[in-house]
Amino acid sequence: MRELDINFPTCPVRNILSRMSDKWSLLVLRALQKGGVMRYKDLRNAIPDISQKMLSSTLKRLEEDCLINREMHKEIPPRVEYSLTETGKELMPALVMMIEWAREHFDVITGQQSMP
Amino acid sequence: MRELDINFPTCPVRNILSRMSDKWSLLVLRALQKGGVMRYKDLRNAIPDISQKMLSSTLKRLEEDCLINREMHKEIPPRVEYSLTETGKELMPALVMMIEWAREHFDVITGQQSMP
DNA sequence: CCGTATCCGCGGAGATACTG
DNA sequence: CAGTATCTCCGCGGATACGG
Repeated sequence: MRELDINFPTCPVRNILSRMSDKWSLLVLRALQKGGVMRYKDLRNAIPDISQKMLSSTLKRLEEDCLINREMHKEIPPRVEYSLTETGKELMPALVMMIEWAREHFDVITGQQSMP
Repeated sequence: MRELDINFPTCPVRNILSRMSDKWSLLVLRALQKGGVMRYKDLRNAIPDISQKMLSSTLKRLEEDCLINREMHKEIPPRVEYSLTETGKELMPALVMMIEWAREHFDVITGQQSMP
């Protein structure tokens, strides 16, 4: 099927991959996998160098893409909890594989980088 | 080990992942997996909407990161052949898993997108 | 506590032209 | 054939301040 050829610009699979290719999505997903149900503040603590803006926009995007759940508790003070959806959980094995691969090979890759 | 915690900015694993997170790297790697040894022109044909500039810079980056081999034949006209390194090949199972995941779930994700 | 709003700089990325 | 060089645009992402 032509539309599912990943090398074509209109391919939905490719569009999804490009959506994961931002700076923070994978880190947020990984944090939620490790932490289970997490509040906004928990995520900020888990990823020390993410800004409020980028955390907000990343969460919003992931929610739109059905990768995470957002549950708003109307309390004072407000409490908002995030967690992986089933679709999100199903992505994790692939993500974990990539992390494992990076863990095994970073010495080769970064070693080459330090050469002039 | 603190330095290998993916949530810390200095984590080499994280740095590597961020390097894969550009627009074209994964597509080039996938093309090379399917095509084996490929010339520059082959890659342009395989990925119709990549520009010369981005193909060049992506190939250069991937070579620096030891993910692909570049073999230059000094002929007239010149012939340059690209292929995956062992490190690159070892990444492919994870990448293929992500593609399969996207193929299974794109209907859910993009379906949600079209809602107002 | 959980976010928006606004401003702004930098580099990713395209278009086009040129070279060994 | 296999690339550089140059110019330009655009939006990601950071910093900061403010709102429910």
